[in-house]
Amino acid sequence: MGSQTGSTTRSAGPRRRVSAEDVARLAGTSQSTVSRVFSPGAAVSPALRQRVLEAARQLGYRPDAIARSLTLRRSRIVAVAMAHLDNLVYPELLERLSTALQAADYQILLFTADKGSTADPVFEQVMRYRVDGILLASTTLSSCFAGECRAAGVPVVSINRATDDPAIWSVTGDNERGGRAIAEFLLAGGHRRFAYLAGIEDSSTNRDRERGFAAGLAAAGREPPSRAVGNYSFAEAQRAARTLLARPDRPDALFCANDPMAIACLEVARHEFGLRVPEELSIVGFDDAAPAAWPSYALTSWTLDVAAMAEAAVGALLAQIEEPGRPAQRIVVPGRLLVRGSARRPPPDLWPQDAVDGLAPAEARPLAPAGAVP
Amino acid sequence: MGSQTGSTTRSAGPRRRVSAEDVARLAGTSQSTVSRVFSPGAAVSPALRQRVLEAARQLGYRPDAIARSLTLRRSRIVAVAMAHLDNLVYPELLERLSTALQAADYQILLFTADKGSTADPVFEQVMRYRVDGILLASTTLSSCFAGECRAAGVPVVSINRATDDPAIWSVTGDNERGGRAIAEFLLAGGHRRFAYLAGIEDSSTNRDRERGFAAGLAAAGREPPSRAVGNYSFAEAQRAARTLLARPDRPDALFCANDPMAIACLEVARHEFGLRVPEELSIVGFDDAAPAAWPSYALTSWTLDVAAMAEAAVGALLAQIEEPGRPAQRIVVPGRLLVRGSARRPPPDLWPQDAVDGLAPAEARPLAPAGAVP
DNA sequence: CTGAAAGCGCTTACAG
DNA sequence: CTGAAAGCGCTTACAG
Repeated sequence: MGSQTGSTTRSAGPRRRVSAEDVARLAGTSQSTVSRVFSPGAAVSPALRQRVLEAARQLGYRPDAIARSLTLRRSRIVAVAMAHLDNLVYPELLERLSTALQAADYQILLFTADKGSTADPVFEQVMRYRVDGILLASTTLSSCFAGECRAAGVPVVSINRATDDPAIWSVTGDNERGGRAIAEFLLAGGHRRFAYLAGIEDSSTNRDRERGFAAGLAAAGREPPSRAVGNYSFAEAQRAARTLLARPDRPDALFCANDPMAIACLEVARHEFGLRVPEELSIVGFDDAAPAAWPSYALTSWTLDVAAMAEAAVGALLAQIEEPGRPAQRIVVPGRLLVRGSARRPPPDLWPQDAVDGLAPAEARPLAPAGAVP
Repeated sequence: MGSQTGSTTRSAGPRRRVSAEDVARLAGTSQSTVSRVFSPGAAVSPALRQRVLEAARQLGYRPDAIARSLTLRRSRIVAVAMAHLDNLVYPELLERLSTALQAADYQILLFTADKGSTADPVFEQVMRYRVDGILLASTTLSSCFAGECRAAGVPVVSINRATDDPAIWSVTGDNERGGRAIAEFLLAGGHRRFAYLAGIEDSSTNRDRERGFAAGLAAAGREPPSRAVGNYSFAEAQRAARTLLARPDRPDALFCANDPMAIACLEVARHEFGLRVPEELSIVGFDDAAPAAWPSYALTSWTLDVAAMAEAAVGALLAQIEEPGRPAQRIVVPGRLLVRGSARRPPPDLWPQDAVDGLAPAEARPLAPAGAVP
């Protein structure tokens, strides 16, 4: 019938897209030349290039990245797995990863994982898209899949969650040091009954933060802190706080493994137990997510340098893509204790400002006006 | 030399992936059969299927979705453009979109847009991936691109932002009705000096919320509210609040076009102006993002049913993909006023609970304990 | 049920 | 600089 339908095999399906072939026909040249016009380095005579560009414009031609991926065996797609989107630190991380990746001309294939669960189920699908690399943010990939990635030569970098696998790159904050600094800060503040509210137990962030905290207390000859588990969840932290604060030996210093949990505890302490923060209870968080700075909380928190982490992670991934087989690194991004009003501050002589990485006096913002932290 | 490198054209590049051809060879069958084994509906004899599956397992074969996309002219990829990730409503939306899309076996190609800016720059790249559809959340696509999408037959649905283009599907909350309900609520609460803090001026959310609010006031014979602009930004809202609250005729009722701005205003009112909320100033937000429920804010806010919106948007997109050319719809997801403690509550006789969609008495949570909202 | 083959839309070595 | 052609890894009509 019509020569238009020359394709023998195809019939239904979405309408034909305009291809390089179409452009070539209109410009009176070959498909190869059209391709060259759209390939950055290729040599095409100015006149021909002009004609091709014009034809492409007329037809609304856009090179097909899918076909390109197939030919080049490079998709310029990076998979990003992320959980905990309710903790503002992650949306911020996602935004920065996106910006950095877009700048390098990579696209993001996003998959979200549930909190505790592994990223495996969707991962299988994602791998089929032949992504050039994988960024795992606070999610675990079962070691089985991690092995497959390595076998398939797909670079992986884990963000904010170290894996057991020494072959996998990771970018994390300085969790242990942060935990220790918080212990020292609270110790210097004269607190006596310490408590720790844990995040997800088997996460490296939790493990390292707690280890640092316990080590800091131990170094001062204190007993390990009392302990509850909030699994990085606001609601669970609220429940845990009710238990912790109802104890006869109520803690006077509480370190929560992330900010949302710290805010949850602060709310419970203030509104359910009528405690004054920090006079009767000091609370310290971790990550310095946006709400930590809101005056009602004025949360003292260890900073996670999300911008630096995103940059490091994307850099590490691109490096691996360019140069496969590079030995894995564990990148630790420094942070510092950002002192606000939610924890009693030590007298200046007991707490040399420079004892904590980068804590310049100017950074220690003034307490919110009286009444802010009732 | 080696027959392994039989490819004439290709040489460098990433190592060869295992293909259906490889599996076929090992299983002693044809590539077509391997393909059939991995195509849901296809008929293959049990014995052969078994052999193929076994060979695939041995080789770690995974069908290549990129190649599949090229053949089928369907990528099973949906582009999601999103901005305002610092407003928790959006991460929540993203998570739900992701879940819904993953359930339908679609992947998300994410691109983030800056607040004010249009999504155009990255959009060009994204279109090259031949996405099956586009979900725009609170971002504008220049009408030029929108037209191109239509021409290219790519379904688009706009979430939380209506476009001028009547051919584009949209899913929004009931912004105008929400604004009006808030006016009526504040009126019934006996307030006299109304103010409105605007979001991004040219966004439909802002326009509709303000229109509803002004209409509600006008219906009661009141003057238009005083007004400032916060552009949906926390920091800008803080600045705007300082101006608004310093006016000699300080408002006693302030409606902010989203929750982050409402929280910013609440903080400024309380901590910088020493105002008691809601006794001296009532504040109402919009969207009911997670922090609105935190006791320190107890923000009265119009709910955005993010779950319903995500479901509707994905449903609308999939419907368009299945059946192109369906006439566009504008889907409006109902919300309701969630009354908490940040705004003075009207006496029961002036504020029939059912005047606002779905506001059941049980939903009106008690005020936080004394001291919560000092 | 099974296999050979065309075609999806590109890139790029090869030979002018 | 330019074009013809092979090949990337699939799906599926066609002919057994």
